[in-house]
Amino acid sequence: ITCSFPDQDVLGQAFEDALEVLQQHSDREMQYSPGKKGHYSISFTALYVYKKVHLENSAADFYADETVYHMLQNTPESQVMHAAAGQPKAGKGRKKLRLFEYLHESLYDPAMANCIQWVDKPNGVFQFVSKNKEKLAELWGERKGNRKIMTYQKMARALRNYGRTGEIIKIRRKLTYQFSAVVLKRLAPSYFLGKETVYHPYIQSNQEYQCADDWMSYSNYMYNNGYALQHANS
DNA sequence: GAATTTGGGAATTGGA
DNA sequence: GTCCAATTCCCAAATT
Repeated sequence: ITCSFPDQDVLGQAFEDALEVLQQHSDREMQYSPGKKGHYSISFTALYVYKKVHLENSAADFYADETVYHMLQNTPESQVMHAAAGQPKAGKGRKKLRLFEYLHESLYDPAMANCIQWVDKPNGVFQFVSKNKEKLAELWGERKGNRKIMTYQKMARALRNYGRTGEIIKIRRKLTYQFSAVVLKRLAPSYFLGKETVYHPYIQSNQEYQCADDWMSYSNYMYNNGYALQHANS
């Protein structure tokens, strides 16, 4: 399974780093082959594992293309495990996984669809499933290796902290949140490639709107609700 | 009216 | 030792 990258700028530094590692490993799972000028074809499994295990980024950019996701599903687990072996699981060179990265990753994982779902994907609006939100929290806690069991209550507390930095804000709808435009573009740059999408924030970051009266917030809310409903099935 | 959801203060933890 | 990003605990208020 290979994929080529005519435009390396899409992956930026991640691609450069991956190439460097791939050049040092020439086993079956880690091959890359220079093609036409500016084109590379590399083992998809290798890059996936590299990003997931080594760079600690989400695989969302790849999952964003559902075809690629299904290809990955058909990759033997042993192959992935073998490629993953030898990569650092912790310590130097491994960034700590952030909660918003985990959530974003889960949103692209069909196995998590019963726990968390997109409400308005282009705008990064998502919602937890009431019945299974505790399961997602539990898995998050396990992933982090917490001492105690993670609960939705505690996870939501961390989510509220994102409100101050603006990485994720709460939408006035049950169990619904929204990624910031910056976070969204950072986590799934390929999703926006060649798309003329306009991000619709729930709360305007503009100073002018921060002093807005309640009616303004309300109309903003109604607008976003309408937009979300319109695009819920797209 | 009970259960669920939202919200935030404050202390603590663990990695970088 | 300091900083960051949670984690943990707790309680109150709002919403379903």
